[in-house]
Amino acid sequence: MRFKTKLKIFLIILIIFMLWYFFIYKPRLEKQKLSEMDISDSKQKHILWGYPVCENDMIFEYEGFVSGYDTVKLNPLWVSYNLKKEYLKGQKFLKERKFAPDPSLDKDLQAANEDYTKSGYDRGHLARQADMKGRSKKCELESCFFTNISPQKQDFNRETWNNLERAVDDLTMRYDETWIITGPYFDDEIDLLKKRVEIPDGFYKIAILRKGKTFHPLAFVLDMESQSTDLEKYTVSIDSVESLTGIDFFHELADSLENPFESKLLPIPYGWK
DNA sequence: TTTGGTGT
Repeated sequence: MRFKTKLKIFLIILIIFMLWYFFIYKPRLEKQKLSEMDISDSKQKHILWGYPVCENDMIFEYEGFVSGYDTVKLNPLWVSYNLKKEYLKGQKFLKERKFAPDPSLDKDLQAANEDYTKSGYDRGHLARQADMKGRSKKCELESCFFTNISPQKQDFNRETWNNLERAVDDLTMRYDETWIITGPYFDDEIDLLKKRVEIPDGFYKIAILRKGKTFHPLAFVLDMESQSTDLEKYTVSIDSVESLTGIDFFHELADSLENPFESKLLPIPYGWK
């Protein structure tokens, strides 16, 4: 056989191999990997696949959620919690809402009711109070600590953000359980509430929906001026939340799983409404 | 329904 013929055969085999690898083997491998992601690796109650890796956060563990609080910005940088259907269907123990500082933290290092009064900004829950029901009175009370509160514009908190939170609750009712990480983001310009509490530019929310062994990640970024109720407009990849906030999420996932998981643009499950 | 506000 002539050299040229050998080369042709070799190239044909190579091309067939590459086609097989990229279009059959690799997609199948990735699909398998996603279905193999195991929550038993995550030992923490409120956190899936490792604590967020974040600068300047002081960690507070509560019955229903964990907060990474920034004692300079006087905002949580992230809060994380697990949400189950039975919590949402469960009983509410608290009739009134009472915002309060966390008694375990020095008052100078956290926001206070006076910072928000007549400021025009709502005391915005990050771990939703409605997500803390079905557990205990303590759980609901702790969600009103300022370690779980960020300034939110009224319209944003009560409409756009509320709409997203209700959507995540609705999705949770259709899955086995959900892990939620949510927090504010800030640009370089510092706006303060009563010269103390930094006003965020917007908020992110990551929700990992689990059904059986499969995980459906979702991520949203909404600036404080957002008014649309079309949530598709706010969907982003987890990577883009990381570059916006400087926080590394799910670092306990192996890189081979974390990279494809976090880089994808994440569509809302079909027929979610 | 839940998200909040102010004033007592």
